[in-house]
Amino acid sequence: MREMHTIEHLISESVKKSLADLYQAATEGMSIPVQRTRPEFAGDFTVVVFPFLQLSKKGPEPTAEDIGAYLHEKNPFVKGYNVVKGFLNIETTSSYWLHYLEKTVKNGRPGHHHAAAHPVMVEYSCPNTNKPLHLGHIRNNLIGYSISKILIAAGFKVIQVNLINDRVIHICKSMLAWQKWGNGETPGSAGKKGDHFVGDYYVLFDKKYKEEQKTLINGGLSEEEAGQKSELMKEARELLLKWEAGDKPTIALWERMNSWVYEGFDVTHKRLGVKFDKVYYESETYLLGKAVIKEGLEKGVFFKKPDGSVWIDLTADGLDEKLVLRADGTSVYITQDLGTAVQRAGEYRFGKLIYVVGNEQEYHFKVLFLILKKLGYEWAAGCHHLSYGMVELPEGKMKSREGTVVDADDLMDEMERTAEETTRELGKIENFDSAEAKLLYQTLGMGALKYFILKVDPKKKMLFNPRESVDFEGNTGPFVQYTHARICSLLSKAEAQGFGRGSGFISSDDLDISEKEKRLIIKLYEYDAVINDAARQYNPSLVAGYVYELAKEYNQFYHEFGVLREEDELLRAFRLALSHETAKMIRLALELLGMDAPAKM
RNA sequence: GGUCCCGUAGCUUAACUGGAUAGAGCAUCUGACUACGGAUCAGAAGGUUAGGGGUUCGACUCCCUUCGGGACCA
Repeated sequence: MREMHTIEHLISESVKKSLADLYQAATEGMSIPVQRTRPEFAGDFTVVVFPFLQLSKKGPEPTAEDIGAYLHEKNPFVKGYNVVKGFLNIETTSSYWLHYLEKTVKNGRPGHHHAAAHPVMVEYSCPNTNKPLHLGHIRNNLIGYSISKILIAAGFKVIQVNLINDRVIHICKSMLAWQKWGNGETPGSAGKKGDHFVGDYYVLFDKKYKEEQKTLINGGLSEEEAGQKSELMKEARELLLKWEAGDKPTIALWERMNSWVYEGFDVTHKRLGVKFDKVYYESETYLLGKAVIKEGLEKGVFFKKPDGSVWIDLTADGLDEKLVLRADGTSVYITQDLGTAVQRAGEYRFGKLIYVVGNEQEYHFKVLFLILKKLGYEWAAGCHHLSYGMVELPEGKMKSREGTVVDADDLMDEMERTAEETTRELGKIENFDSAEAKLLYQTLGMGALKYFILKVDPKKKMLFNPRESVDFEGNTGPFVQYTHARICSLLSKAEAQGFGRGSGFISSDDLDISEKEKRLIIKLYEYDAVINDAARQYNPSLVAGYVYELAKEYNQFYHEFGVLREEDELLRAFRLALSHETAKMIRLALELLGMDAPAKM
């Protein structure tokens, strides 16, 4: 692993040696954290010495002085140090970083060699086929895609999969409504996107059902009785049973309506920029789920209640009894999830299986993983629920009943429209033809949306304020994209003036660079550590935070120093290389967030 | 009833998993070279990290408790 070569590791090892040499301490197995020095203090890296006081039998300051002097003496890259309370701040030499810059300019990125034996499977998206995608799905898709890219960048093989919930009662509702009131209409004849078309029939069912209920209740029934008496619900359930029994016309209708939905989903997925290596359908795995239940029943993992339903008792693990198969033999969610998991394990020898699913299902996954474990599957230990928080609106949660659901397609339209307006106002792309301009609006609109959503820690619930999401200033996607575009413009000009694009940089001892510039190189260097952290924590927001800081740091440099107007040839070449590398890192990081970096905007 | 999560500036959010004076963006106010691209940069103001207690060299972070918000399991 690369970690062995990092400067943090060198410092950490050297501190260990100092403890052994100065205080005769046993340091095997000790890990000494090295962190970046906070900007308000002098220095680049910091070691906290409080934990060493028992070893040194001295106060914090003298201990830090001892170690600092030792590091200074033994390591050529240590230029000096200072001590503030128990904090030892280490200042590194510019030449160390200039050589680092030269190396990365020359060799590109030092590729990661994790050599993970088994791939990571990432499941995300997972829509129901009865409704179009909404804002919640967008967060899901963006997190799933981004974490896949991050894992790949960290050296893993990744299999991106989708699981489509293409059965159960909901779809039967759409089917029934279409049969009853559709008059043979199709998405083509209605001029609608397939997923919206089918979703409208789902809504229609609901409307008719409510009318029916009202009539029943007005006829003197209680709410509960009316619910049980519903003809429509009964017919929908019959469709489900027919489906499970393999009734040909029912299956044909189901396939037809699903195909409409999939066409619609494909359009949305493509627009979001997500792709799957494999798509699973619950209709194809639920039978295996039932088989797994049967097997578990024989093994004594599950038990049967008098009514014939099958359960598992998890009270000893602090959970409840959980239903895994209904009395009528039909499957529940977890039945299907068991089947799907077992099927995947048979097809791929994954090291990890990551489910990108909302935190409302935390209990469900606890149960699922526990059952898999109890069934004796070793790979169950590699299952992980990447639980993300709900997306809320300023007026509260999205509720389909109140019509506050933000539709994915509408939202993307809106983002692109705003990008167009803003770009037009600024008037910087007069030489673009209309196709180029359209592509740019997409790039910026989607960039703003993706960044807005991914910059928040997945674990936390987030508030989606439409007004702020289309902001293109400050901590936003277009801010980062702008920084990149401006560097591109700078490099083109440099080339036109015969200075080159900074790719042939050779470091020199005659170069005297500023603290700001050194910090920017160190920021570039941090990329690898950020990717590793983001991969380990399954957290794209770390990448978003990083690329924002990098862009900000570069913008500060850009304002403070001249590049093309710098007359010192060595310095100019250095600053071009620095700019060149920054643009490259921005591009790489944005890619991990699923964003493009235009050269002009 | 049981289990779990969350609460940080007016708003949206960070804090390297226990480290320094809690860091940004938006909004507000003030400024920036006769622009290597102003979708930028600099500055001001804004905090008892919901309240209280505890653990220790050190707590937004860990433990207990109260209040407030949310999710899930029958």
